[in-house]
Amino acid sequence: MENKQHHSPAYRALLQAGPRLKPLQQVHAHLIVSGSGRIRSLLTKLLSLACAVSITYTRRLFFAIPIPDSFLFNTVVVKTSKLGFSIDSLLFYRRMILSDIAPSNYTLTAVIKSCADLSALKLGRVIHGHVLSSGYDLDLHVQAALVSFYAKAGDLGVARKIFDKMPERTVVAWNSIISAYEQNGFAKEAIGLFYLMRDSGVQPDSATCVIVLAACAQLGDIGLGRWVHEYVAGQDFDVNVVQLGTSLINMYARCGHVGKAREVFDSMRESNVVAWTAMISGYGMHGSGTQAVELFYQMRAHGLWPNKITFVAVLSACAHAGLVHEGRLVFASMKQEYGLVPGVEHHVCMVDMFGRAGLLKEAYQFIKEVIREKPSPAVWTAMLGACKMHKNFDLGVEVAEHLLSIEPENPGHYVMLSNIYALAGRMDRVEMVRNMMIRKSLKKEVGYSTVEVDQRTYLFSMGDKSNPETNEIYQYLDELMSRCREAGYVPESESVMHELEEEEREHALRYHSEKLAIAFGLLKTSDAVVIRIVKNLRMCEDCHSAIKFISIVANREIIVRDRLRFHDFKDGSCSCLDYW
DNA sequence: GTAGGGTTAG
Repeated sequence: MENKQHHSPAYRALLQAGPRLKPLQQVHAHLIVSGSGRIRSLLTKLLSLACAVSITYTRRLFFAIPIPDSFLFNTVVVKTSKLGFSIDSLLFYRRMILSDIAPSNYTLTAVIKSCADLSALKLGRVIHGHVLSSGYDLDLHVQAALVSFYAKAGDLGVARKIFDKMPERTVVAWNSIISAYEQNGFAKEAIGLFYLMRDSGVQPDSATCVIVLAACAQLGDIGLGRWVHEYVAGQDFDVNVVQLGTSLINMYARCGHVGKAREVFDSMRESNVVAWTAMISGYGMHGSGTQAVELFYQMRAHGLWPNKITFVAVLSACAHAGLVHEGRLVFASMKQEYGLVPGVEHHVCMVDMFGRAGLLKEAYQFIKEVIREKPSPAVWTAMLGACKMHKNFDLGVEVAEHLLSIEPENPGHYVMLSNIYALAGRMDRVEMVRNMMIRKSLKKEVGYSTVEVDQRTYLFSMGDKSNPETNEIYQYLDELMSRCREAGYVPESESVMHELEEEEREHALRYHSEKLAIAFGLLKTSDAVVIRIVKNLRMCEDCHSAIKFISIVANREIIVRDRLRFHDFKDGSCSCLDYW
């Protein structure tokens, strides 16, 4: 309040206009008429407000200024970067350099962020050069920006090196490096760094909580997730409560506790599309399509407008629950009622939905008729999944071969094609595909599973022997599997399950990470405890079938989250009804 | 007259 009184009338007029085009233009006109159109402080404020309104107006305004000074350049670079106009911010930066104006630490942090948003590794490295030559490499803001830039552009190693050299580690510095690991799929390492941060006496802030909750969600670490929830409740994070709430919803849903996620959702005093989408997607993952659709329709009554991601969440929920009719209606409403143009991701959902429901013709028709432009590989991949699920070998082989011709470097397609050949009994072809993969030296992602025992999360990977009780676990697993065989379990043939590496083949089937995690969970918990597993990849046919039998012989409920959804195994059957 | 880290899908 007291500051505002020192401002000139013209400045106050700008503040009053705020980030709105018409009022801003009026004030601008007035500035010119009254002769104060060249006062730098007014121009700067005008420019910073304009950035939030229209990038075209910003450009016009900026280029009308005869000789922009360093501060004006800073403002326009910083603001455009912050608002997500990354390319514009880089263009302004280039103009700044060409005008022989030295970038400041403010400019540099902004352009580094723009490069991060664009994942522009090469350009970012050039800017890093500017940082070094200008001496701003000692600036904390610049360093933190560089850490997250390298993480997002795909060079986690350099990100870590910069972090390690930081003389002072603020919360933001820690948040940058923790998020770097989380975003690159190293949730375990992210959590390890979080503990280091606390040991070094730095208090987590609300951003830390959001990042750590994402890591918990990735790993299924409900123990730490609950701890963060309690921590958040005890703090006074009054800003960004929606974002924190959304992170909690996501964490609980991905850790298998949809009910708890819903509790958080219902308790939120304010919410937005993102929070609703997170809840809808949580239902979808659990196969609760009806609740997902219901929530989607309720959004309107709350004055919220679904976005493209919301539609992906609803449609994929319909696909996983077999709600074909509802899915069709939702898809139609996307264009008609919400004016959104369906993208590849929505087409994938639709093909997936028809395919899972066994409507292969509809799926194929959808690709041919509804998708106008050339169907993307992702759409064909969904079609291929449907062919495999419903054992349509002829169409499956055709689709797989087409996919290989357009995406010859994607190992997933080879695995799928070879599995289809195997199901069709064409072993000669299986071998051929396998050899093609070896020739191209394509590798699959390494799989891992986690299991929670006594509030602690344990991680297993295929053939893993790092656990101190490895021998007991393997022995117990062998015992378990022989009891399953007595109960009627037949292992899938090795060729169906073929793995890429010889080393992996040795352990194939028998020691997939989810089986190890389940064996450990059964050994370590008492009879009534539900076993909860989180796997980073999709489950294979053999494990799916084996776990059904394990749920009988061990008389236990086992819940597995794979890359796509939850499987609730009870008394020999699974909640996904064998479609996943 | 201006900064760095953070939410929803596949």
